[in-house]
Amino acid sequence: MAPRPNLSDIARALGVSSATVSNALSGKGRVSAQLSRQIAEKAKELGYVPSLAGRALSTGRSHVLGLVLADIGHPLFPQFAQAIEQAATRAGYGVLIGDSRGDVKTQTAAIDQLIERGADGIILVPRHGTRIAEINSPVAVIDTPSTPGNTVSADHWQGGRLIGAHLRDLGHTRLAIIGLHQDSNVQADRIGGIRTGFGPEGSVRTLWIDALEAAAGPGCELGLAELVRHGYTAFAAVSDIHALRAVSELQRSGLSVPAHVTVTGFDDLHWARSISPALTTVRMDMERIARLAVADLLLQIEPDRIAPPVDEAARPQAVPMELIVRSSSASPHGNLFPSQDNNNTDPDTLPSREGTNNA
Amino acid sequence: MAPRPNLSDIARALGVSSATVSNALSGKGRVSAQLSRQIAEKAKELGYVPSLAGRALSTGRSHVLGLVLADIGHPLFPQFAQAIEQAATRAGYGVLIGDSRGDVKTQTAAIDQLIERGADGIILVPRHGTRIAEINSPVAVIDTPSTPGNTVSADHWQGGRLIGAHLRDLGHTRLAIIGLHQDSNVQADRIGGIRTGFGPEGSVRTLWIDALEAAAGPGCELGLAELVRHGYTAFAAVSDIHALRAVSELQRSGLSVPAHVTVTGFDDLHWARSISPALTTVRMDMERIARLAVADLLLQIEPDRIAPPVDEAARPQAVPMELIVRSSSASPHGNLFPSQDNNNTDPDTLPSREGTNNA
DNA sequence: CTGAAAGCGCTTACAG
DNA sequence: CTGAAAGCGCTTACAG
Repeated sequence: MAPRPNLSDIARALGVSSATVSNALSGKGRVSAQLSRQIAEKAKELGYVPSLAGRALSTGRSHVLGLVLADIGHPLFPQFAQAIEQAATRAGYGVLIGDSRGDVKTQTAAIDQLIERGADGIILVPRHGTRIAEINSPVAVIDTPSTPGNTVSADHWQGGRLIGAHLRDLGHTRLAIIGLHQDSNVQADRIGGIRTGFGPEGSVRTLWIDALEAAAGPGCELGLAELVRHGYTAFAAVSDIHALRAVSELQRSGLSVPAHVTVTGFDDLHWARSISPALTTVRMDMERIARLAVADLLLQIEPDRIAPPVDEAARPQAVPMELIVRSSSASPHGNLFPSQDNNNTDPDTLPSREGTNNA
Repeated sequence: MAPRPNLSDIARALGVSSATVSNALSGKGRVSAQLSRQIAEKAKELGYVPSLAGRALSTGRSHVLGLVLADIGHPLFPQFAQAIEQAATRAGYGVLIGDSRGDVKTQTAAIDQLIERGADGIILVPRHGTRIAEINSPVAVIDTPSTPGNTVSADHWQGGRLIGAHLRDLGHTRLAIIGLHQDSNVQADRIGGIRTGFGPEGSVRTLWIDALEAAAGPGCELGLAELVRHGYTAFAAVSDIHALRAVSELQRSGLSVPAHVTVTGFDDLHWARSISPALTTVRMDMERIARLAVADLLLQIEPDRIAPPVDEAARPQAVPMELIVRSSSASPHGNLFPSQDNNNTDPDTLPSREGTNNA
């Protein structure tokens, strides 16, 4: 009785049946208020904590969700994990992590493994170019709205529009977009958005890092200075990572950001504000996406759940992104931000601050 | 029988008892070889996958480990999670993630929650300044060797020595160390190591980012250019993140890295090689650390485990770190790396390549 | 409102 | 080498 009290211990101590204890504790209202109170007190007194294994065995539900990040090396992984963990905890679920080790083929295996471990459902953040395999268990997919089967995600296209419009509004007319993989839906949407936002007036071209590296080796030059010579004054990267690389390469070429050339990123990674110039970028509402993904999963798992954790009305598939203007972007040939301001990270004090565009 | 076959289904199909099926499948050798084979075949034929819930209930063991990163925002989190997940999977365990939301106080709560969820043990990567609470369940702590209760970790002190010695060998005599928190054991060890490695000859001072930011606001200047004016030619940051910030600030001041001043980092974060100049840094063997932590936990959980996954002999508490020399470090007043080489990320072609120092 | 009973799927002494 | 039985801790119809 010392190690870990169970239902029977409570029942015995109170001279009632364990069925009654179970009913009282689960709050199904089949027990008199007074007895319920007594049972709750005794449970607390004994330090009762229900055995998930017992419950899982009898209900067939583990109350555990599996989180599969196909690309666990993704810099946003910590934020994903944190947001999902929080949303799941709030709903009374634990989070088991799976890893497909960057390999698209093992993604299904990773999912199966989590299911075998008893996960009630899977949250999947697929790798670029992955088709979502048929899985015969509840799944919520976080990818991009244009992906078939996507459950909820940031509106990457709209995020791209914000960037494109921002650059156009600053007065840039020649824009180079820096992407990594051609087969990433997320990147395709971001790039499509950027082009749309920039408008048909300007001239836009796209660089693919993996193609360049396949030819010239990892870490190779992207040839940005050459583009500047051809009149490109703005560089929009599909990730802060690549924006950082672009800034590095431009600075090494003796070009100044944003005095000579503007660079923008995507995702607002942790360090995006602490480099100089601080990166203009776009951010997703990870908490909201996580909550929606978990809510969707719960709806599949327990369709009769009483109070859905999230408003049905507010259940969009595409969560708007937010533009964050920092000092890496400015008008061409006219530096809006004297170098003194480079470390100013408070967006509200920046001249060209734009609000969130919930298009 | 269609949804998911269980032991009894196999037993029934073969006309044997489920006890025998269980014994055969668990390979305890109490069953004739022939019957065992039949059972294994039938199990495969039926697509049998054991119910973890049933097993957990009868054995009192969930075969799940809890991973608690006090600081889930830590840039190394993905690597930690991936390495631990892999090591655990290899040992037949799943990984449940916990989050103390950056708050030291809730760390114990996060651990308790994982225990309640049935985790057999906890892998804890504590936040700076955390005392490890008494937890009455198996725990493996990954912090730094000098922390009481540390189970296994990188040898941060020795990693620091590699950096310090590297800078001294390049000929630097005035070194500024850039730290974040004064109360981080990991940082204290790294800094102690750097000082030791640099030797008593040079002059060394330490900057604390949080102190500076407390005074001048987040993202404030660190005043590095001023230090350069006072003869400091080398800056050793305790993290690549801070090294990046230092490089940014120095470049903005018109100083060139490494022509005018040398900067080093710590941890070899993903992008450390793709910025320019590529960052000289130090890396831990995360896979090894994860394997050792899991092995230690398993030893606590199941002391009679037959084959320990890791050699007893090779069970150090402090796993050596490896120096990675890239182009951000060079001799003072003598640029070993013409700017053309800045993007050369193959360490073997760099003049001052040092091998791993397993001191 | 309360309780006796069966069962979730497995493992583990204990017999034979 | 094999099996009958009990039990892990819970939940869930079903009676009363």
